[in-house]
Amino acid sequence: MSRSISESTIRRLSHYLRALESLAATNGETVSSEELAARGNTTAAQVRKDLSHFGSFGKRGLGYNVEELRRRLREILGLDRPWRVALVGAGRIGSALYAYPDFKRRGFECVAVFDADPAKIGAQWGDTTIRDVAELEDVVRREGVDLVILAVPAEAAQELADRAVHAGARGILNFAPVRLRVPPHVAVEDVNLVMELEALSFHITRSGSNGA
Amino acid sequence: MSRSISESTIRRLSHYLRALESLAATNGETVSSEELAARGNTTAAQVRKDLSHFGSFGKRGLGYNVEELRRRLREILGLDRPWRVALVGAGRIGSALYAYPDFKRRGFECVAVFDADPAKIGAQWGDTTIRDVAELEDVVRREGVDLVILAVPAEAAQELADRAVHAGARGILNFAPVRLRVPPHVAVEDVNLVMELEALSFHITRSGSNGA
DNA sequence: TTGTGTGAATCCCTTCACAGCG
DNA sequence: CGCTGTGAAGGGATTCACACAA
Repeated sequence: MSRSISESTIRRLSHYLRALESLAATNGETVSSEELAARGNTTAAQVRKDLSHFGSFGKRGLGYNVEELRRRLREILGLDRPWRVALVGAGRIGSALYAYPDFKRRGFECVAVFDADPAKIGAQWGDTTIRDVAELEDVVRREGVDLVILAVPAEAAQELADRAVHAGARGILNFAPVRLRVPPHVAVEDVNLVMELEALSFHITRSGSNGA
Repeated sequence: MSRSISESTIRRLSHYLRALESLAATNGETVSSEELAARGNTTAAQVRKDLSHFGSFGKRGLGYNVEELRRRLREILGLDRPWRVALVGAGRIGSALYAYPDFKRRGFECVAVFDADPAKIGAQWGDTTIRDVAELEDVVRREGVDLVILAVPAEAAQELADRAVHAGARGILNFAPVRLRVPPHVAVEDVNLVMELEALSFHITRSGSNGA
C-alpha cells in the first residue's frame, strides 16, 4: 500500500481500535469518523486521513461498520496473530509487566522470563520459571520469540538487545534510559518514565504563575 | 521568551540533560552540539535550535560549558526544585514505580500512596503507609502534592483525576488507557504499554517478508 | 441528505547554510 | 580558524473544503 506511516498515526490507530472495542457492545452497527474522533484523540478529518492510508473502509453517508473496521485495524496493526514475548529483567517493573492483563488480552504472550541475579533464577512466577539470562539466545531461538521487553539497568541494555536480535527477535520494548542501536529490520519503542515526569515538570513550570 | 515548545523538543531536552550528566564526570569542560547530538537522538542543528528557544548558552567556536548547560536545562525543565508526588493505585505497576530509584534521583519525591482495596490500606511500603483513596483530596491539599501518578483501572481514572485536580494537583502521569479530561492548567502525560507493543507489532508486520 | 475520501492549503518541525562571535 | 545562533528552505503532518457515493 502506502509508504512511511508516521508514529503518531500508529498511535491513533491503536486508539481507534480501542474505541471500537468499547463500542462494539454498546453501539449497534456503524460509527462515523466524528464519533471515532471524539473517543480518540483527534478530529474527524484526521480519522479519515489515517484510515485512507490503508484503504477505503467506510460507506459514504453512513460511516464505518464497527465490526469490519475493527477487523481491518487488527490486521493493519498486525494483531491478527499471536506474538511471542520474552521478558528480560525480573525486577519490579518486569514483574508488573508480566502480570499485566491487557498484554494477553491483545495477543502478546509471555513465553519466557530472564534475569541475571542468581537469587532470582529458578524462582517461579505462576507457571513460568525464571531463567538465567545466559540462556537468552537459546530460548529466543527455540521458542520463536518475536518481541523482547527489556526491563534491565541501562548498562546491560545494549548487550542484551544485541543478543536478542542476533537470536531472531524483531522488536524491542525498551525501559532502559539508553538509545539502543539495532539493525534496520528491528523495531524499538522506548518507555522512559523519568522523561514523562520531566515533561510534566516542564509544562507546569511554564504555565505556572511564577516568572522564573 | 518564546511560545509553543513542541512535545518532541521537551523530550530532547531531557535527553540532553541526561547526556550532560553522564558527561560531567568523564569530560572536562565543554561539549559541542555535535557531541550532544550523538549522545542524544538527533542532529547538531537540532540541538542548537532546541536550545535557542530558551536563550544563548554556548560560546561560539567553543561549545557549551557542561556544568552551566546542565544547570540551565534543569531550570528550563523545572527540575531545580523538588516535586511532591502522590501515587494512586498500589498494584503491581504502582509498586514498581514507588521503588523506581531514578524518580528520587531527579527530585520527584513520593509523599503518599493510595489504594481503594481494604486489603491493602494500612499496609507499609518502606516508611510509607498505604492510605485509603477516600483521603485523596485531604492529603493532596495537606501535603501540597504537585503531581499524581494514576496507576488504576481505566474505569476509575477519570474520577480520581478530577478529584486530584480539584484538590490542587497540577500534573498527572496516567497509566490508564483512557484520555483524561482536565482543565487547561493541568498537564497530562499518558503511558500506554499495550500501545507500545502494538506499535512494535505494526512495524514488524509491515517490514516483514510475509505479505499477509 | 449524510458522511466518506481526497486534493489543496496551511501549519509546524526539521534541516540547511551561513553570518558572526570568540 | 571552530562552532554557535538563526533566518530561509524544505518536508511532513493536519486541517480545510468539497466532489461524490449511498
